[in-house]
Amino acid sequence: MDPRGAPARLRGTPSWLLNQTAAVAQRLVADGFAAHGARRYHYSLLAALEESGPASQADLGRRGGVDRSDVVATVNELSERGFVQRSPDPHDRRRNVVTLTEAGAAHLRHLTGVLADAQEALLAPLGDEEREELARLLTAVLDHHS
Amino acid sequence: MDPRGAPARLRGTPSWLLNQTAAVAQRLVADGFAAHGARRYHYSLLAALEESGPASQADLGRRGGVDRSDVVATVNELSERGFVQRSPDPHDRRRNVVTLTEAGAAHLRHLTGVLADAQEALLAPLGDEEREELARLLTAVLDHHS
DNA sequence: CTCATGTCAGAACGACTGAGATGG
DNA sequence: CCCATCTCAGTCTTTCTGACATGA
Repeated sequence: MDPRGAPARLRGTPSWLLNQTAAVAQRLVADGFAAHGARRYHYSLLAALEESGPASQADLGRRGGVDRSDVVATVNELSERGFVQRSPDPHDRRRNVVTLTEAGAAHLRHLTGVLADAQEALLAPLGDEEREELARLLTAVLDHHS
Repeated sequence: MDPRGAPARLRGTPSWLLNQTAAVAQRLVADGFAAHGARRYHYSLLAALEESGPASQADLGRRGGVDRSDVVATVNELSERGFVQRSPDPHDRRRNVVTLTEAGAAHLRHLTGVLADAQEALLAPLGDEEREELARLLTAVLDHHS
C-alpha cells in the first residue's frame, strides 16, 4: 500500500484513506517503540498488568488482546529484561502468575510517553477541535461495527 | 488487534482508533472482493489498466502500487479468468503488454460497485457532512506525512 | 471426562528481496 | 557494460491453528 502509486478509483475511498493513515500511525508508533527495543505486545501486556494487576498468562492475553501463544514469547522477552516476573501460582499449578516489576512500571511510563509523542506527530496538522472530531467520528464508526 | 481486549491506555489513542477502523474497512472490502474471487491487487491492476490503458507489467506495478513480483502472480490469475490479455510487446521484446478485455472491464465495474457498497456499510453511522469531514481530516493527516 | 493452561511448531498471509535469464 | 524487464524462489513479519502435556 504505497502512498504513491494507487489508482484514482481507490485513492479517494474512505477505506483507502483509513488504511493509509493507519499505516502512518502504525509506523510512527512501531518506530517509537522499536527505538526502545519494544513492540506493541510489550506495551499491551505491561499496560494490562498495570491496569488490572498480576495475572496468569491466559488472562493477560485476554486482557491485552494478545494470543496466548504469543504471550509466551512476549513474557519471555519482558522477563529477560526484568520488566515482569513469572512465578508459579501456588493455588493452581497449571498457571504462571505474571507480575509487573518496578523496572517494568518505569519502562511502561517511558513507552507511554513515546506513544503520546507518536500521537502528537501523527496529528500535527490538525487543531485541537479537529483532533476531537476525528476521534469522535472514528469512535462512531467503530461502535457501529461491534 | 482484537476489538475486544485492549488496555485502556491504548484503546483511546488516535492511532488505535485508526488501526481498528482501518481493520474494519479492510475486512469489509476484502470480504466483498473475496465473494467474487478477487483481492485488492486484482482491483488495483484492473483499475490502473482502465485509467491509463495497456501497459508493461513493470509499469502496471508502478501505477497500481503492486510489487513487480506480485504483478506476475496477479496477471496470471487475471489472464486465466480472461480479464486481461498478456501479449509480447513487438517494440521491446523484454516486455509483456497487458490489456484489459471486455470481460475484465465488466468485472472491474462489478468490483467498483462492491467497493462502493463496502464504503457505504463502513460509514453507515455517519451523515453526509460527517463523511466529508472524516475524509477531509484523514486527507490532511496524510498530506502532512508525504 | 471435561476443560483450562502453558508451550511449541508451524501454517497463512502480505509485503518484500535476490538472483537469473533475456533483451535494450 | 550497464540498466530494465519478467520470473521464480524464498525471506521476514505478524497473526493465528493445532497439538501436546499437565493439572483443575
